[in-house]
Amino acid sequence: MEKIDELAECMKLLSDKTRLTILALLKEREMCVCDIVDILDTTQPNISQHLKKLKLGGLVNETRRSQWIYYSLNMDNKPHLQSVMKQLPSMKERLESRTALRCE
Amino acid sequence: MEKIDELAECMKLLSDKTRLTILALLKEREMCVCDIVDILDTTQPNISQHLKKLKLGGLVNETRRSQWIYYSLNMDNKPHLQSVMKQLPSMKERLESRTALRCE
DNA sequence: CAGTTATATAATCGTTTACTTATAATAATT
DNA sequence: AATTATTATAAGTAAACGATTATATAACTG
Repeated sequence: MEKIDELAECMKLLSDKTRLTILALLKEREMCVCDIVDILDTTQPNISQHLKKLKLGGLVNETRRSQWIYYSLNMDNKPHLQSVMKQLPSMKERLESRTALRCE
Repeated sequence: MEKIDELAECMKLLSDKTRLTILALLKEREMCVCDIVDILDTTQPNISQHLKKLKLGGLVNETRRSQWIYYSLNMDNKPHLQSVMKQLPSMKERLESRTALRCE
């Protein structure tokens, strides 16, 4: 039952609201940790720990660019997740509203 | 973020090995509780509780037929789960091996 | 009606999980 | 070199979860 164990592990990654929101955000564009913390209005360690799980599960990639570590979606080789990912709502409004606030 | 909450709930249902195995079994054919208990080699209350969650989540239907309560998959109106369901391994061998033992 | 079979519910226990607070590590800035 | 900004890790805590044991309910059987 290796296959089922793997699938359960993968589903577990997707069974948390915060992680799903992170994935929805990364669907719009890559982001650094502080971006996500800002938008989701939670603590930085909380987001860091969720990102670690997503990275271990192979769902995101990370790239350091000077001080910032950028995370991006990694959905290659995961066609069975695409229909779930499609269920994630757009985060455009939420991103725009944050930018708007910043500019004032 | 109602949508994301719902999705997280749904994924949580799929994030347990026992529940995934039950779903894989029901993909082959409908089954009563004692069938599943028999095959998965666990206790009856354990299976009953998992089935309850699956039923509350709308993933299975139940029908009483005299003493037995038969459970079956309910994947109508859940197209976004089909690709996950496809990932479930076939349970044919496991079903056959049990029948074989029974006949001896 | 008594006993048996099938299933559900309740109570309990140990583990896991998400989150917080505190601290460490790394890089940039002055 | 000291300070600030960004991220990671560690430790602690409360809540959620899966499994077990015990008990209740429902249907069939003799």
